[in-house]
Amino acid sequence: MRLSKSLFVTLREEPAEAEIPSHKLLLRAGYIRRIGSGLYAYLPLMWRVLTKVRQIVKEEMDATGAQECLLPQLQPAELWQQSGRWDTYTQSEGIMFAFTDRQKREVALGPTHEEVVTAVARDLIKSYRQLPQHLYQIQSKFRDEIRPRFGLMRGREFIMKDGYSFHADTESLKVTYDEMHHAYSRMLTRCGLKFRAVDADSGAIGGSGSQEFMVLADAGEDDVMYTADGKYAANVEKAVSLAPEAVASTFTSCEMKETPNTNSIKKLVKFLECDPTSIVKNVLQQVVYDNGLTVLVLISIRSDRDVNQVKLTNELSKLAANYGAKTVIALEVPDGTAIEKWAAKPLPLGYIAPDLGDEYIGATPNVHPKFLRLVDPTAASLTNFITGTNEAEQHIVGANWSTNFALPPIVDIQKAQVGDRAIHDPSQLIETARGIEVGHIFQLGTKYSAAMGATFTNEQGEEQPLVMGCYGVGVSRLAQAAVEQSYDKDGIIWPVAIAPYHAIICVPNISDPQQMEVAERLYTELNQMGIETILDDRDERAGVKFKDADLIGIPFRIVTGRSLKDGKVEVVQRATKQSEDIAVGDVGAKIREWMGI
RNA sequence: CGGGAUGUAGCGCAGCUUGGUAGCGCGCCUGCUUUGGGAGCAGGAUGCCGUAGGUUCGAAUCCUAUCAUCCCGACCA
Repeated sequence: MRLSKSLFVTLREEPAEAEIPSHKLLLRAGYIRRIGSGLYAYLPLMWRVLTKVRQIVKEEMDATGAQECLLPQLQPAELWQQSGRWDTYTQSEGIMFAFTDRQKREVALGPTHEEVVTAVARDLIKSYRQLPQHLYQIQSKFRDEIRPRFGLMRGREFIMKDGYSFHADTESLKVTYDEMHHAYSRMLTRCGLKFRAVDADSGAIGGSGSQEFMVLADAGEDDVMYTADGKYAANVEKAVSLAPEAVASTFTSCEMKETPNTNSIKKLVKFLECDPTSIVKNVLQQVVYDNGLTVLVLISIRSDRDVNQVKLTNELSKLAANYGAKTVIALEVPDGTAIEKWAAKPLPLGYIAPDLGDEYIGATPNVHPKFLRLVDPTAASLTNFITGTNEAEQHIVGANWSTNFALPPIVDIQKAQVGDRAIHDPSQLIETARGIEVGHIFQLGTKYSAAMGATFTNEQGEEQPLVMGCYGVGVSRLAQAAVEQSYDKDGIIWPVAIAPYHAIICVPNISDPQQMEVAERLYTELNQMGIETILDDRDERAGVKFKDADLIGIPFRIVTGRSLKDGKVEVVQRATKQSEDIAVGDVGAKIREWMGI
């Protein structure tokens, strides 16, 4: 490609819309343009990067025997109704673009493809003899993100590789799952990324085991918890840990205490001169189920610990059947106006006890009349603890479960924190890092196949639901994550494997016939040798070309300038800025050597 | 969805407090000079001041509504 004939526009100033380095750089360097919120045009350079990432992903997928296909992005509502996800995807997370066509049919743009692929499997897979199978595709996904951000990191339309495997049993699924783990590790390694595989929550997709592949970068949206021995790594949403030991309570006898102006843990600790680990705090949340029922949840947890909303949501989902519901639509800490809707009388906020009476809930349509009470193990194990009394300005000290309060069901809903002890080895402490989730693999099980009636006949002649796995890679997100992990003050530094071009020839003075002649010769020769090369033959000053070459991050820059008098050109490596004069005839071989091809 | 902010030339911004017919830098076009790290000089083009109402003799500026975009949060009493 000749830059003089290309639509190549770089920006000298940082676009105001961008916040993180990779987003700014991709905009400035002319890789992407914003078309709308969360919508981006992939310009020619970007498309080359994405094509390379796709190719690497495809090669690694094909190597495992997975088969590439292409499923429709426009999907009928009925498939989603069959799987039971239509409501959650159009209401709660509201992440699916859904609309009605002119025949009054409900359709949606695919945010993911479990339903479609399961419908295909339902049609085609009949016998265990056909198993296992693994289909994958690389295409644009649509998600109605509440807050798109950071360019390609969280867009409303983005490119994803999604694969789905079908098995006769869990053992077979695990084999493929492990293969995918290795395939993903190879993909990311080939793309030149530093990453970590972590245990993850499986979220709205569902299923049992899942792992996320996190590219480590400060701009990441996820918190990764890990131990230094490398034996544990998990998304904070999923992380399990041991809280620091509670300090023994200084209160040995049970009594009420006047505690004026202590509506926060901080004030209470100061007033009672106690340790926060001696206090049970009682947190009120409200969950809305898919049948429209709101349930008030009262959580007792040690006061130095926080509730992990994801873990709590999972627990509440398990309890949904008790309320005649299937899934959780929303979970939140109710604010003043939300409380007013159902409270029969003002709540003793800041002084709530585990036995807060159900009479606080006024008879309200679609509100369950009883609190759902849960206790986290950190609070359940306390003795002689301090907690509220449901009376303002008053706490109880030296309290104990059973004696003073009925112990609610115990569920682990605490959020892991830096400094906690690891489960597998309490001498290991939990550390934290920011990560960008670029891949996620799931053991789905039979969630979709059972719901949608995708069955096969096993060796014994029994009809059984297919056991499924699913595996995703955010292709466009991965490309931006690579930039986030590799740039300097001058611009992007692409890993060679996904750089849009390997080399760029800068002609300092295009009116010098010798410079142009050598450049043209190299341009042809290098491309023939498999070194993807662009020629900067624009009528610009040398400085402009150097700045642009650095900005767009091409790994090798060749300058047909001063050193030509010795029959040499200057070759500069983008990452290190190391420069070397090399005889014109040796350039190709030298670059191939550096590239390792 | 809650909070905060911003919409003025292709990009980055000033002007708005105190209303009087629009400005700077970069970029773009022309010419000359320059030519290895985003050149210099001279000349030039470019705006429904987000949109719609209102106030006023007069609105980028004041008022109201609306749309869009960005940021923070959506997590505890």
